[in-house]
This record gives sequence, C-alpha cells and structure tokens, in this order.
Amino acid sequence: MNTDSEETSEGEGQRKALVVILVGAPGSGKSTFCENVMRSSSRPWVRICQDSIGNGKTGTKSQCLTSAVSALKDRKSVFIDRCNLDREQRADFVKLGGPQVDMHAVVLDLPAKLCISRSVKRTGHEGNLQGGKAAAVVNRMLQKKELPKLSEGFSRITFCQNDSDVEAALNTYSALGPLDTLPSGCFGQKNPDSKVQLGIMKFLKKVEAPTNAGAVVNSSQDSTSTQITREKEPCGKGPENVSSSSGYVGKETKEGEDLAVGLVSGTVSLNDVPTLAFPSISTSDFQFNHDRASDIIVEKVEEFVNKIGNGRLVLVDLSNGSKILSLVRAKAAHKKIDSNKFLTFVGDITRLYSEGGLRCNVIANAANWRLKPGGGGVNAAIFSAAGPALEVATKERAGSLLPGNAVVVPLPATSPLFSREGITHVIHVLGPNMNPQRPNCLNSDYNKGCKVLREAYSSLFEGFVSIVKTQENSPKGSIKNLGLESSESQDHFGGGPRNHFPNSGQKIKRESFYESERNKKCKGFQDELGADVTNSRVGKETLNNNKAWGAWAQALYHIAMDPERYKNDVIEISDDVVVLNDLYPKAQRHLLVLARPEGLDHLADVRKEHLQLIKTMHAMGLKWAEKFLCEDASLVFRLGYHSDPSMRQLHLHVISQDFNSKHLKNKKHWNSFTTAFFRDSVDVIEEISNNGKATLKDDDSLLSMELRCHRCRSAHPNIPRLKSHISNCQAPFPATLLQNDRLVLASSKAGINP
DNA sequence: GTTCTAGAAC
DNA sequence: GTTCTAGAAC
Repeated sequence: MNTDSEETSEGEGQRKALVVILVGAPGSGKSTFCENVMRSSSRPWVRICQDSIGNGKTGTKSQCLTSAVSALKDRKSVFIDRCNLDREQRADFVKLGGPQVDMHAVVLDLPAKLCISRSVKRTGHEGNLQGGKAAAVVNRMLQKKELPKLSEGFSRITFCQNDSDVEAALNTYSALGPLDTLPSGCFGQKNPDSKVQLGIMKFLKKVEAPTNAGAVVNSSQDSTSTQITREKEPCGKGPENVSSSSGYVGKETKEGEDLAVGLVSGTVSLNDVPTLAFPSISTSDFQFNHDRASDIIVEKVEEFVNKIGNGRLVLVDLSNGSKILSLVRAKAAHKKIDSNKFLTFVGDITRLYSEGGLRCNVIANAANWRLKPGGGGVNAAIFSAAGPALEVATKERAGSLLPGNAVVVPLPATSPLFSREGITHVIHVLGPNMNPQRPNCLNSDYNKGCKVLREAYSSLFEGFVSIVKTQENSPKGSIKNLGLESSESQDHFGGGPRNHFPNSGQKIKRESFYESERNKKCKGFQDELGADVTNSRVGKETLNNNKAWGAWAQALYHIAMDPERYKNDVIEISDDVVVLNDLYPKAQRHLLVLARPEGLDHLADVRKEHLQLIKTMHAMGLKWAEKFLCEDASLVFRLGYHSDPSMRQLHLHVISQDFNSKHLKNKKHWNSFTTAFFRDSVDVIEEISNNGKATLKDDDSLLSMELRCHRCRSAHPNIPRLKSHISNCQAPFPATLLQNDRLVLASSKAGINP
C-alpha cells in the first residue's frame, strides 16, 4: 500500500478525496466513530466538529464548511462531525462532492434511549449537552430526523442500527487506504421506513408509518376505507354494486411496503412532468390473457413514447405480485424502452400522489361501456374517489363507449382527485372483454381481442398526446377545459342527460357520501352542484360579483378613490393607477399597483374593455421591479393577481421571490403567492385579450395545500421549516415560471440560474 | 388583510 | 412545556 509521500508525487492525480458526513443524534457516537477510524487509518483524515471548531465554543455551519474546503484542498479526507439529521442540514456539505470528491454518509441510527443515556452521563463533552436537558434535546432532534438518501448526492450510505453495525462500519473505514475507494450504494438499511418515513409521510399527509404494512391502507381515511366497506357488502344496494372480481380494493396487506418504495423513488423525479398513469386494460375483470396483453402494452408504449414530448407513461397496478406488471417490466426492459419515459408503479391509482408521492396529471380509467360508476375494480375506485364531478363531466363528453375507444374528460376543480392528487384529466378506455359473464364477450377470439386492445391503447395514448400538446401550447390550456370555467359545458348539458341515470338510488348514495366527507366550506357549493350544475356556475359568479367586503377590506378602495389623501402611503400616482408598498410585505420587496376606476373590485370583474388598464398596471409594476433590480440584482420578481383577493379594488402584486418577511406567517400567505391561486399578470393579459376574461383558480383547497418550496417544490411540514428551507434553496425556478417572462430578473442574469 | 387565542401537535 | 395552526372577530 502506498505511503503518503509516494502519492504526493504520483498517486495524487488518482486519489479521490472523501467526505464522510456523520448522521446521528447527540450520544449516537459520531465523535467516537471518527476518532476510532482516525486512530487506525492510513488515510489522512480531518475531523470537522461543529462542537469544537469555534475555539472551545460551539461553532457555526459555515466555519465547518470553510474548514472542509481547506482540508479538501490539502487532499485530505474529511469527517463532518455534527448531527446532520435532516436533509437541509446536510445539503451544503453534500455540495462539497464532485468528480474528485466522493460523498459518503454514515448514519448512526441507534436507539434514542441509548443516545439519551449516553448524553446524560456525559460530562464536559464538547457539545456541552449535559444532564436532564439531554433527553429533551435528543428527542427533539430525532423528531426531525430525515435519513439520507442517495438522491441527495451521496455515492454511499452506511446505516448502523446497533453496536455491531457500528463496528462493521468502523472496520470498513479504518481499513481504507489513501487510494482505496468503497463501492457505491446503500448499506445496512434494515428498516428503511422507521422514523424518517413517518415524518415525511405525515407531513405530506400520507398514511401512517409503514412499519406495519398491513395497517397502511386500512388506516388511511375516507374513500379508501369506504370502498372497502362497500366491497365487503356484496348484498349491496344496487345492480352496480357487485363484488369486484379484480379485488381492486381488497388487497391492502402488501401495499404498505410498495407505497413506501414508490414514495422514495417517485416523489422528486416525476414532479411537473406530464404523466399518464394507466391500469392494465382488460386483464382483470375482462380476463384478457396477461401474456398477450403485456406484449400489446409494451408495443403501444414503444410506439407512443416518442410522441409525448417530455411526458411519461406509468403502468399502475395495485398489487405488488402483479403478473402483468412483471411481464411488462421484463418486456419493456428487453426492448430497451427509456425507463425515464415509461415505468411501472405499484399503488392505488386514485392515490398516486397522496400515498405514493407520484405526480400524475392524467389517469386512465378501465371504464365500462356505459361510462357509469360502480362495478368494481379501477372503475369503481376512480369514480368513487373523483366524486360526482367526474360523472357530470363524463356525461358532458359521452354517453357510452365502444370497445377499443377512449374519451378524455377534463376533471373539474371540485373533484377531490383534482385538489388532492393534482389530476386534471381522466381518460376512460374500454378494452375487449373475454369474460363470458360480462357484455360483448369475444369468446376467446384473440384475433379480434388483440386488435381491439391495440386500438384501446392507441386511443388512450392519443388522448394523452392531445392533452400534452394543449398544455405545451398554453400552460393554462387545461384550465379552459375545466368544468367550472367551460362555457361549452352548458351547451352540452342542455339535453338533460342526468335523467338517464338508470339507478339514481346509487347516485344519491354517492352524493350523500361525498357531502358527508367534505368540510363545511365546500358544502354549500357541493349542494349547488348536486342541484344543478348550470345554476351553480351562475350562482358562483353572482356570488363573486356581489362579494361582501368587510370594513377592513376597503383600505385599498379608499386609496384608489382618493390617493392624494393618502400621500404618505403611496409612492406613485398616475391617471390610471396608484402604486404603494404593501402594508404587510410578504417579501423583501412587495408592492401593489392599484387600478383607479371604481367598480373594478377584483380580477373577476376584469373584461376586454380593461385590457389597456391591466397592461398599464403591468408596465407600472415592471418599471418598479426594474428599479428595485438596479438596487439589488439578486432579486427576482413576479407580477400577478390573487384569484380571490381579500382586499377590495383590483390590485397587482409585485413581489420579490425571496419571501423573506416576518409578515409571511401562514399557509394562506404562502399559497396565495406560490400556487395557481396567484395569476401571473402576463397570463391574465393574454386571457383577457383572447377570451375576454381571466381564469380564476379560487378553489379554497389551493390555499390550504401542503407547503411546497416555490423553487424546488419540496414539501415542508410547517411555516417555520418552510421559511428556513427557502432561505437557503438555490434550486432553479420551475420551468413554467421561467417561460413567458413570468419572472422578472436582472437582465445580466437572463438565462442563468439565479 | 391582521390579531388573538384555544387547543392540537410536537 | 413550547410551538404551531386554524378559526373567529374585526
């Protein structure tokens, strides 16, 4: 083995430095681990300990970073000896990695009890964590624990859950000579979903910790358990209520593990990419041969995978042991289909995001020919999860479906599948039937069957292609199609197809179920929907126009009517607009451009005749944004309107994207600027110009959505943690924001990640 | 829109 | 015990 002196001459070029980030609570033995390795290792190590780096006092993270950089310059390997319990804490250190620097994590995931007792006993320890406080601190830190993942940027992660694991890791690192490297990957993770998963899943409003896999689906609330109940009562209430032969909702036991796996691998990678999730068509209740079906799936996927732009196709099945899934996986791999474009996924297609972390904007439904809810399997599950809104929207599009065909149905924003799962369209597909107990059985005629199944997948994928194309052309394209906004929906509705529901008994049952499930806020609107969709639209619009503004909501209106009286508050007055700083700014820079005309209370009032006005407002906002950019080029601005503002009088927000403000205090604040509730001024101008009115996304659910970083889209459990994350997040802004001048940034930075 | 505060969550 | 949220009042 080489000595240090040898490699300074020759080995230097080859030697890869190593950064090992220790992860563990106080008392988990991080320092001991480092010391033991350093005592016996022939590799030059530097231990960077935040507890001791500050000249006897506790140091800072940046001191640690600086020391790490200089150690790496000296071609030494580095231990980062601090707790590093959450991803955020680790992130800056992980950035030290690169082509010449291997990034490892060693996780000392020992029982909390043990860490606490060690901490308590410890006297004069560098961290000065003594006595009774220790227990509380360790517990608190463990609450935040987020086990590292390779996706954070590690090439190797070693998990230690007991003393012998620690011993093994110790031996591995001690034996590491200056030129040696260790294999990449995760090692020693026996229980991948201990505390961390619980944390993540809980804050993403997911199911409970999957340590007890059987509990997962059972413990998840509402529709799923209701379906289960329904399935288990085959003596049910109507002809549609037959027991599901596919067992779609019956096989909970295994899913826990699979959902957790899906969460880990799927959460990050699939965000913001148009994604179609589809079940295997005809293979369950329609008893189509799995081998033939899998051939056709792979054949059709291969055909379409290049027609869907950056979109993706995901074959979903509820059970892990699914034969069809493994057949398709094998055949797709054999044909070398791009695994970024096509994947298989185990999970409930109605809960892909909330339980599986997989974002899909479109799902396919294995429908029946009458496009009715019920039956069993995927169809029952989707109609049930989507609520009555899907039935209504489906009836607007088609009354029935022939085998081999598909129909695209935009999902109204009132559907829980829209608000909870982010699904904008459902594509109903009807495949060939090989089951003699179902209508139109092909009696084992697989010539015909295969042809029809091919047609079915073609129709399905064509439908998805058309959605992707529409959205490419106009990012807001899909919204036009939403039931609530669509004017043509009225026309299609005219014939009164609702009367054609043959078993209204079941329908009423479904509606009352949803009513009871929905919170009070939605109830009123839900009632309207149940009564008459046409009226509900009008009703809502009228409601908006006559919105009652409380006394406290009039401030901007008064200013707009008589700006001279509020000279101290306003910073610019013109004939058409007034500019002022927001009294409670939600970012470093946050101003309002007020429209002056009376009668323009909010965005819903804006029509084509106001086009010039909103262009003037935009220009004024832009002027001020640019002025601020001259003072601070690091700022990034966004200009837009709240779909349903609290304050009367049309006002344009001009807000810097740091969101660094003590006034940003709650979920509503955050979501009003970072979800679709915030309507970009450029889009509003385009919509007014094209359609004569702006699209409003005033669904309450948007404001109560989980907290996601506006840059990297990561989710955070509460406002303080979100704020601490956004103060550091340097991820590029999502693609949609970078398009169409939605963001205003310093000109020199155009095209570069800010 | 904010403030206040009960009580849930940690 | 402290932190955080969410609902009511303004």
